[in-house]
Amino acid sequence: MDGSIDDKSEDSPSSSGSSQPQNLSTVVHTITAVPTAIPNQPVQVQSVIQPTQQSVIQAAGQIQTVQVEEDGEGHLVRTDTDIGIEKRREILSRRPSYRKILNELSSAEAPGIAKIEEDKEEEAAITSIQTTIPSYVQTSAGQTIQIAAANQNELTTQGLQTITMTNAGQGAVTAAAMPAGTTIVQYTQGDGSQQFVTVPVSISPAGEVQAYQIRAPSSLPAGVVMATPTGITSPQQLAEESARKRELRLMKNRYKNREAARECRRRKKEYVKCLETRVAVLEQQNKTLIEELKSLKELYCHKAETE
DNA sequence: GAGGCCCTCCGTCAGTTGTC
DNA sequence: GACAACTGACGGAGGGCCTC
Repeated sequence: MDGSIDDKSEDSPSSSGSSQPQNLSTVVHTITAVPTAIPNQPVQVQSVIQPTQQSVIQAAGQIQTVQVEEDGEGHLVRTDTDIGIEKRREILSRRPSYRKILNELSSAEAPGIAKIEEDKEEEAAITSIQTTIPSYVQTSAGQTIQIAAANQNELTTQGLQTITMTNAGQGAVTAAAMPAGTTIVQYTQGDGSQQFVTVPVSISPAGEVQAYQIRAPSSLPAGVVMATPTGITSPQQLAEESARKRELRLMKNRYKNREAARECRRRKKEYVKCLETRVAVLEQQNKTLIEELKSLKELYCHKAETE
C-alpha cells in the first residue's frame, strides 16, 4: 500500500496520540495515512468504505490520524472529533443511492470504471421497444389482449371512443383481480405513452371482449382513461370505484416500479463489481508493497552485516 | 423420474430519499 | 408539500444439482 497503516484493534489501544475514547464496544481502527502516489482520495469515511480501503485515506497530502469504528453492519464510520455526533448520525442514516456511490467511486477512481449514464438513452430505447408493440394490451391479470380496432394508434382520450378487443392468446381470457367483472387494460399508444383502461369485462365463450366506451375523467392521472358502462349511484359502487382507482394507481406504479427495480438491480450489480475490482486492485497493491518491504528489509540487514 | 435444496432473477409493495 | 425516484424486503418462478 502507498501509505503506512497503523491498524490497532481492540486488543491494542491506540498510541498515535489522538484523543480516542477507550470505551468503544466495537472494533476501533486507527489509520495513519501519509501522502501517497495514489490519485487524490478525499477523506470520505462513509458506509460504503470497505476495510480494504482504509489505507487510501489521505487528506491534503498531510499525515493524518483518522479513527473509525464499525457501525455494526460491517461499515466503517469515522468517529474522531472532527466529525460531530450529528454529522455522524447523518452519515449513518443517509445511505446514498447506488448511482451516486458508483459515480463517486468512478470519479475518484482511475479511468476504466464506467460511470452510470443518465437514463435518457435507455428511455429512448424503451420507447422504441414499446412503440413496436402497440397492438397488444395487458390486463391486470397478466393476460395479453390484442386490440382489433381499425386504428388503435390513434386512440385518444378526447371524447368517446369505442374499441373492440379480441383475445390474442390461444386460451380463453378470464378477467380477474378486479371487483365484479372488471379489469384494467394497459396499452401502449403509437407515441409510446402508456394508457390504462378500467374495463367491465364480458367475455364471450369464443374469448371475445365486447366493445366499450372510453372516456378520460379529469380526476385521473394523465394517460389514464376510464371505461364505465353506467353512472355510479350506490355506496357499493362508490367503493368499487375507489377500489378501481386504487388498482389503477397501483397499476401505473407497478409498471414504473418494475423498470425502476430492474435499474436498481443493474446498478447494484455494477456497484458490487466495482467494489470487487477495487478490492482486487488493493490486494495486489498490498502484495507488491509487502514484497517491497521484504526486499528493503533484506537489503538493510545485508548492509548492516557488511558494515 | 420425483422430490428436495439452493441459487438467481424478477415483480411487487412499502418506506425512504431526492427534487421541484 | 407533492410527486418521482430509489431501494430493502418478500415471495414466486425457474433452473441446476444431488439423493433416492
